[in-house]
Amino acid sequence: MTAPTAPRTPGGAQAVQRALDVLHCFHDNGPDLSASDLARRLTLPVSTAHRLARTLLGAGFLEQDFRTARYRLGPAVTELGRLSYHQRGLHLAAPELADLAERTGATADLALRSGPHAVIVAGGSVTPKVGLRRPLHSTALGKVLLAWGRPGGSDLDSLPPLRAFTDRTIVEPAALAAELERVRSEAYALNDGESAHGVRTLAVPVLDRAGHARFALAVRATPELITDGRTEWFLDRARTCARALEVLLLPPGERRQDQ
Amino acid sequence: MTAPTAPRTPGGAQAVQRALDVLHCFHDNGPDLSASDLARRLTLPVSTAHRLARTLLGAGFLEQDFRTARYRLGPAVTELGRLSYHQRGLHLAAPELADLAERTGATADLALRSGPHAVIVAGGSVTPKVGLRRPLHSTALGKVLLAWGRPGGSDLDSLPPLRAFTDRTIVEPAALAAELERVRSEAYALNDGESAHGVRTLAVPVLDRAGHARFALAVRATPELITDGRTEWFLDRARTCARALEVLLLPPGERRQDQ
DNA sequence: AGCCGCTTCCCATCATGTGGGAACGAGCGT
DNA sequence: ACGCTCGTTCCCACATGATGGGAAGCGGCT
Repeated sequence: MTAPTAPRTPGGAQAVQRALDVLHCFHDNGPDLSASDLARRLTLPVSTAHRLARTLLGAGFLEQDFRTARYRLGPAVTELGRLSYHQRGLHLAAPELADLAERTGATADLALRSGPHAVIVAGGSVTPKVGLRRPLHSTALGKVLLAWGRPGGSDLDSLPPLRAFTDRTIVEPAALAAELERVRSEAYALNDGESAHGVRTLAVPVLDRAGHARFALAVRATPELITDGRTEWFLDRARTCARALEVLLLPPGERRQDQ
Repeated sequence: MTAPTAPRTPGGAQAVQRALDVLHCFHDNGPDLSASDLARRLTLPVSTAHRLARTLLGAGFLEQDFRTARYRLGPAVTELGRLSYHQRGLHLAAPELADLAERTGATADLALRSGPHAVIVAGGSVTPKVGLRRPLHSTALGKVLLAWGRPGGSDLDSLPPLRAFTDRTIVEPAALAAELERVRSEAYALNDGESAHGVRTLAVPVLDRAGHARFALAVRATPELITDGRTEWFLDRARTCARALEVLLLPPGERRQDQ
């Protein structure tokens, strides 16, 4: 009842929370981390980090290099990841994305929101940047995920400070709110050099029945390819693909059925 | 007081262990589980299961259906899974497996060991049975993973009771030990109708420098296709593929370099 | 209505995880 | 070879944080 937005671990978990934080550590840092690396990253006592790592190790969520005694993500993570990947039907998305990429000559990426990041989970190129984390405020993918955010998703205030990547990056919360309003009314997000120069991205949502974005679909290319005049053409292709993905990725009960 | 379902957990973790068990619950049972479903499956008090689920939810390892309040695997699992999948280089395996499948006319699967199961993580067919769990004692994949098991891997005694799937399934631990000895000496495993009738599977290991099986590679077809006379031919193809996978999947430092 | 099963929160209890410390081994620069 | 430092790993008394019974509040059945 009370708070619709749960801030942080107010109730009932500390060991678990920390253990999951341990797993998240393997994202940015190299593939192998020592126990004391983990302790440092999470500002935990070595003893505690070590114990958590051992538990995760026993459960198969981590595995240990035999020589260096360092840890890496274990088979259970791979296993569960494959499972959820298929449960979400993401393996069905790749062909659609490849098709979109081929038709438009741009790269096509599909992302979902995970905490404060947009995470690319499928791509149309030969070597898609799958697994890549992108900020929410400075990418078209992120703007879409924010604009049609799920109620649970922290509503903009609880975002980390907006970092500037180029001189175009939106760093003012108020400006971001206005931009999200524009995204909603125009039904697409544009990123024109806000995360890197010379890259223009269009993104549209894959919506569920409740009108929330389950995924964001992006088309990315140089400004020379995605000119202002061609924007509508690209959007048209992207939206068609997004509608197809709604059918492929969402269970029947969660699809919107208008039109 | 010794946990009812946890044979291990000797040192320093109970909440964490249970939380991870919660995640594993989503394997066999349908994609959506309610909090009390979890409690039942793990024989935990509802209150506790609920708290664990909430924590996992907050960390993004679970997500909750808005209408039914049931849980499913969350974005963080997908994200970390993709990450470990790529860190292991498994996306490089699919083309090799497809090639092997095409050359032999059989299905080709790659599995790794996760706890008491062999888990298929990549396949050569159009719709590979990725994510499928197979028992260790009644499949060619499992026998390979056991025969060249890692030291950490429980050595046969700590396996759950050997269940019979057909009249050919090996259920005696002693018989299994003898079979594993044979597998090691012949350098391949055969499953001839031990998990299902009318299916014959050959499996070979993908070995690391220490001589342990990191993965198992299986070629599966009907006994009419894989006849006794052709076994060597199939094995030859499979072993060539396994060697290629050693190069693709293992970091240079962990590859064996003999020959 | 009446019943049942579910989710969710509260709270006293004490089992559990916590973290300081110590033992041990490996690598390294002098 | 040496002593140094930084790594992992185990032990153990303490109090903190997880535990689970219970009750309140929904919603769907028959």
